[in-house]
Amino acid sequence: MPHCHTYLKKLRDHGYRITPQREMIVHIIAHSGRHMSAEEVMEKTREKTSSMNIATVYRTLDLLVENGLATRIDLGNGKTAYATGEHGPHVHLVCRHCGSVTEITESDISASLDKIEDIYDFNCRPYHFSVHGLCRNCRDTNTD
Amino acid sequence: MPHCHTYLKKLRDHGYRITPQREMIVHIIAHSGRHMSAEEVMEKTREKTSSMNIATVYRTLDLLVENGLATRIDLGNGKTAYATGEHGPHVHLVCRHCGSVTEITESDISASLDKIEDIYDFNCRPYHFSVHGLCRNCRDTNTD
DNA sequence: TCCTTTGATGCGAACCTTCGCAACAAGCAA
DNA sequence: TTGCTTGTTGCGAAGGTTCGCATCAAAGGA
Repeated sequence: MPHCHTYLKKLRDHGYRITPQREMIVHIIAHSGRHMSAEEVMEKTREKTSSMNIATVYRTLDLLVENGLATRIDLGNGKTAYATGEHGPHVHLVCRHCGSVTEITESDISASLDKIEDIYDFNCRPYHFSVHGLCRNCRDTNTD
Repeated sequence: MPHCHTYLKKLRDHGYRITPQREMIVHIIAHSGRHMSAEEVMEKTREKTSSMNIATVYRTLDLLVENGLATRIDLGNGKTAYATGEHGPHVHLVCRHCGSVTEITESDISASLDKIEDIYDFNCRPYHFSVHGLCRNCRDTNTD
């Protein structure tokens, strides 16, 4: 359930300016209900305006990530995807064969990261990283 | 303790050809005892020969990774580093402030990934991924 | 409302990595 | 040792992302 207004208000509360570009990008990704690449967001904006630059898309998406309003997902092969709505810690399971993304918030992972913090004194919260592997479908259909 | 010969033999056993370029790259990264970027490896080869191309460096490093002889580490900011000698599953703790890399092989993480495989039917072994956060030093010296 | 400040944008360049393809050469067999 | 097969290399181009900088405009104050 997207709340563009809420996202924008949070940005404003953090002292950032609300520009037409930011409004549009937040609207697009919040309503998509899925992971989008910067290029996909860019294409969506082209349907409405020519006043948008790919660098602005990247900067805005990064801004959302840094403020906890979105997450950045490393899809491998140098590709990156973004999605809103993730506030808690989470892990993305990225299939290296078909590229599918599964999001998990297992507390089991949380327990492991607790240990990382305890043992290595490394602060990784809120954590968000990708684990690359093979999803069930791809494991069944090939022996890569 | 680097064993270039062993690495090269494994490649040959896998059916890959041993070229001067591959020998040089394996020698450099195996003796470095640290994580190196492709560009760093490239610079090292320039000290000895001009017969090396950055694409070859990337391809060779990727080959080592795919054969379990080296690991690829996502340093964030689109940078990647490589290191030899990692055969078992492992996790890299990458400080998003100073870029330091700590390697862990905690069995605690392993237990968590067991659960991922059980619950989500997602095969992520041998696992190797990066967790970005703040190391102790950087946490102490700034409030980023 | 108008002005000022300073953060945001657009643009082009640069950076890191991957890819396609023709030329080259490692490894094997004769 | 010679020749053949085919994996590898070098090169240039392209893809995805970041960066620097001049210009623009959001937000707040007068």
